[in-house]
Amino acid sequence: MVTIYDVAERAAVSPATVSRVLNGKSVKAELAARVLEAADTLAYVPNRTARTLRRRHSEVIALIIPDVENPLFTALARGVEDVAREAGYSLVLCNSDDDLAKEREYLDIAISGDMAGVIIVPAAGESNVDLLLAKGRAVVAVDRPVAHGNVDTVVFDNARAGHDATTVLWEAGYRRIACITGPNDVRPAVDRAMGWQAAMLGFDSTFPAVTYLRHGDFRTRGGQEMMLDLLQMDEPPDAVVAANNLIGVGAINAMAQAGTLPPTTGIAVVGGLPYALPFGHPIPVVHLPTRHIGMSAARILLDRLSGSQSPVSTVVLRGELTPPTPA
Amino acid sequence: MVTIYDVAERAAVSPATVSRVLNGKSVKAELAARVLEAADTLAYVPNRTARTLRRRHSEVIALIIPDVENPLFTALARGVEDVAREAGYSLVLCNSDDDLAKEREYLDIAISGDMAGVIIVPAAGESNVDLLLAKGRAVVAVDRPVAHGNVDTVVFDNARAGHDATTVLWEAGYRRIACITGPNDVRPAVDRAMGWQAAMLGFDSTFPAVTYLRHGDFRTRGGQEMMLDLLQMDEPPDAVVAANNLIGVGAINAMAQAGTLPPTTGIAVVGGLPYALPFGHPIPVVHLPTRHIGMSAARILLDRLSGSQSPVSTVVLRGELTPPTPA
DNA sequence: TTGTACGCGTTATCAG
DNA sequence: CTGATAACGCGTACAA
Repeated sequence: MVTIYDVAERAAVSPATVSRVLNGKSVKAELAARVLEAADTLAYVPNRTARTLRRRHSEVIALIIPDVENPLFTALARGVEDVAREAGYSLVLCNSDDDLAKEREYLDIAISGDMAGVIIVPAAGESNVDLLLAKGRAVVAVDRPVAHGNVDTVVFDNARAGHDATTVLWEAGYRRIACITGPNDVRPAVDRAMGWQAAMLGFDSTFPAVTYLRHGDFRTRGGQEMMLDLLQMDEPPDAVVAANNLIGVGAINAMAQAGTLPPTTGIAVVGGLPYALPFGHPIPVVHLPTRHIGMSAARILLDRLSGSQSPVSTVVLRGELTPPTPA
Repeated sequence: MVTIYDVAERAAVSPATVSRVLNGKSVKAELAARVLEAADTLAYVPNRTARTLRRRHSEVIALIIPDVENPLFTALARGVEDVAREAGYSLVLCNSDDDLAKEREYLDIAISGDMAGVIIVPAAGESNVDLLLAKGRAVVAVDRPVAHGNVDTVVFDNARAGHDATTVLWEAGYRRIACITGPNDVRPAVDRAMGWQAAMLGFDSTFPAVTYLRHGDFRTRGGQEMMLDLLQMDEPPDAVVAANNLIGVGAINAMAQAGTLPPTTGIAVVGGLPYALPFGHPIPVVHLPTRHIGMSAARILLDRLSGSQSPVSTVVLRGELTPPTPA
C-alpha cells in the first residue's frame, strides 16, 4: 500500500506537507506541484480508514430504510444520494426490514463506523436514536417521525393525502368507501387512515368507519388479503382507499381475482403506482413527492453537519392528486 | 468515548485481554466475566474504524448496481444482503447509474475504505476492477461480466431467455416478432437480443432481423420510444420481445398509446414485471431468479473471503418461462 | 511556510 | 494465559 510517507519521500517533503497539499492548506506552489506529481505517479489514494480515525468522523452518511424493494424508498434514496454526493458525501444504504433489531444494528454501525450522520425512516415501533444524539451525531427522520426524538423531520402531509384520495372517490359517486392501510404502529399508515376517516365522516356523519378500516402490512400481500376480506363482507364497500402504492397493487389484484375491477369497485391510491401498466379504467392517485422528500432530508442533514444550530424543525410536504393515471 | 482502555481499567486487566475476550480468544473464565461485565456497564462499543485500520480490512461488502430504482437490482440486493448478514457482513449499496466515473468513485471508496470485498454489476462500457484485484481484494461480477476481468461471475442465461420469450410468441401464432433491448454495450441486452435473433432465424430463415431490432436504454422511457418507433414502420411487427422488465412496461404503455394492446400486438418480457397490475391479456414472462443471483454471488464472495483459492468460475442461472402472468 | 512527533482505538507480536 | 508495546495511516499541535 502506498502511503503518505511514500509520496513525501518521492516529493522530497515531509508527510505533513503532503497532507496539507491534499487538504488544501497553504503550501508553497512549487512544493505543492511536486507533491501532486508524486501522488499522481504513485497512484496514491488516501486511506479513508486512517483519516476517519484521526478526524473522528467520515464523509459517509447512512440512510436506513425499511424496504429496498419499495419504490417509494428507492426514490427517496435517489433524492438523498443526489444531494449528498453533490456535497461530497457518499451514501450507505441500509435495509432495516422494518425490524427494530436490524435497525439498531445499523445504528450501531453508524456510530462505531464514525459516520457523519444518519437519515432514517424509523422502523415500526419505537426507534431509539438517543445514542446517536448523545454522541452529537446529526440525525434526520424522514417519512415517519421518530418516537421520542428531538430530531429534524421531513414527512408527507399524510392526513391530507388520505383525505384527498377519499374525496375524489366520493365525488366520483362512490359512497361506501373503505380504507386499507398499514400497521397501526406506522405513523403514515395511521395518518392516512385518519384523513380517510375525517373525509368520510365529513360527507356522511353516520358512516361506520371502523367497520371499513383494515390494517395490513405495507406490501402487496397485505393489500390483497385485506381487499379480499373487505369484498367478503355482507355489505362490501363500493370503493377503497389504498394507503400506499403496494397496497394499491395488492388490492387491485384482489379485485381482479374477485371479478370486481374498477369502475365496478372504485379505488384511489396514496403514492404513485410504480411501473404501472395501462389499466382499463383510470386510477386516481395522490402522488407523493418521494424524491423531493429525500432531497429535503439530505439538505437538512448537510446543514447540521456544517454546524447549523437552528431549532429542530419538521417539514411537511404535500402530495398532489394526479388526474386519473396517464401513461 | 469509552475505549478499550476504560474497560480494561474497570475490569482490572490489560487492554489486550479485553480485546481477546471480545474476539473470542482463550481467556480464563473469571477474567472474561469481569471484562464482559465492565464492557456491559460502560456500554462499550468497539470502534470499527480503529479495528479496520489495524486489521487492514472491514466486515463490509460493497454492492455496486447501476440503478436502485430497477426492481431487478433491488431484488438482487436482497439476495446478497440476506446471505452476507448471515455471515456477519454488512452491506453498502452503491448506485453507479451505469456511469463509469461514478462506478470508479465507489471502487475507490471500497479500496480506501478497506472494504472486505465488492460485488459489482459492471456499468456499461469497460469497467476496470484491476486496482481491487491488485490489492488482493475479492471481487464478484454479477448480471454482467467485467470486460477484461479475471473474476468470478454470476449471470443469467440471457440468450436462452431471449430465445424462450420469442418462442412462446411464435407458438402463439405471431410471425413478425420484433425485439427491444438495452444498450449494445450492455452484455445481457446483447445476449437476449441474440437469443431472439437465433430463435427467429430458426423459425424463418428469411426474417429480416436487423430491421426489427431496437436498442433503447434499459428503462421505461426507452421501451416506450422504441415501441412507438416500431409501430410506425411500414410493416410493423405483430409482436415484440422486451428484453427487460422496464422496457416491457414502456412498450406496453406505448401499445396502449397506439391503441394496439395485446393480443392485437403480442409481447413477451424477459424479467418479471414488478408490481404488475392485472392486465386484460396474460403476458408471458421469462422469470429470472433475481434474488438467487444475488445469493449466489454473495456465497462466492464469502468463499473467497474465507480464503478459497479455487479457479475463477462463472455461474449461469437459467430463467423460467412462467405461465401467462398470474396475480 | 515547513518539519517533527504524537495520538486517534484497536489488534498482533513478543516476552514472561 | 496474560501484559506491555508496537504498529495501522493520517492530521495536527508545536517548534523551527
